[in-house]
Amino acid sequence: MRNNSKILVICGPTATGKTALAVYLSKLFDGQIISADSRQVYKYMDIGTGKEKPEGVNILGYDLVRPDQEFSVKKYTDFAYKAIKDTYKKGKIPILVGGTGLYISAVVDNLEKIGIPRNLKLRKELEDKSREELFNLLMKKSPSFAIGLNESDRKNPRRLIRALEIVSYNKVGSLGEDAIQFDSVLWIGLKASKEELTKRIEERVDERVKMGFGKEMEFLKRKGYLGAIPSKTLGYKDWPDVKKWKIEEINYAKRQMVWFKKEKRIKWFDIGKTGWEEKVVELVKKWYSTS
RNA sequence: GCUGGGAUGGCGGAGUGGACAAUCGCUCGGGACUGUAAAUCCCGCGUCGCAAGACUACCUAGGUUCGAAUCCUAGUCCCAGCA
Repeated sequence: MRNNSKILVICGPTATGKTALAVYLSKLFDGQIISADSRQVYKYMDIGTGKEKPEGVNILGYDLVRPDQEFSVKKYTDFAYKAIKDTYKKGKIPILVGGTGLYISAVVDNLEKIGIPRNLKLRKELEDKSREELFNLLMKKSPSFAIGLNESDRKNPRRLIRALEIVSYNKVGSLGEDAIQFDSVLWIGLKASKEELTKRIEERVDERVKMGFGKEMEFLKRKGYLGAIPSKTLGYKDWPDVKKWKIEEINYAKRQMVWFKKEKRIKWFDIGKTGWEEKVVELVKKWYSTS
């Protein structure tokens, strides 16, 4: 914990230019960019995850693990808190930029439940059970937890298993000593109209194909990484079906918006409107200069 | 031109006399989310209606039947094979 800790968050759906804005702001305000993207943490998945590496700008949060290694929100927060501390030491301001809402919330709001580790033995035991069985089991172990679940979670095996994992863990979750409670967080969200976003996503996918995404796939295949979890997601999953990739990417953007819409702290900027950049800078400047 | 196959919702594709507004998948719309989150999952999707429900649908036009997307006849279009 430290005093006067500030962090700037840049979030929003994919393909809205978050990184570009972050780069710009980092130069203006002496910031350190930290990626909050659940896929960019994987090595060798560069083109498909859209890792941008502008000259002279150091972005943290890329290439944290190999594609066949396990990753989690907790691992992310461990990394992020450390990176943020280093950033403060250098007198810089951290800029957390990305589209993975859960990662951002975990860091900013110190979500403690994610400190409860996974239990492989339990997961193994439960993996073949039906959603009904899982729910009944949870009902038996912790009725209050079970009743508290919404319709969607009650029918989601993965989340039910996690719920059982939480219930069977007899301690409180912890984020570790490095967790930081921030004094001031400025949330900036970039959004675009549906049409605009669709266009941008489609163009970007085409661009990635041109950049040699096929080669990246070949490399991952050769290395035996294609069977790993992260490769089972869009782009990597559907290749070479570019049409499907685009659709999936668009759907992903929609899901991201559902998540971010709930976050009332976000100051939104529509990138389709002229002059938004100036307004962002103005806002950041104001926030930056007040303590 | 002949022969065979087919025309069902935004798309693919079931159904082959009643229980069909039509399995299912995708798209599409909405939503959930606190250790896999670019993941996983939920709801909706003919029209009108908050709902109960009502109404119109399975290429077109007739017919058979108590009853047809399903059977028959004619037509239109598509596909495959042969010429």
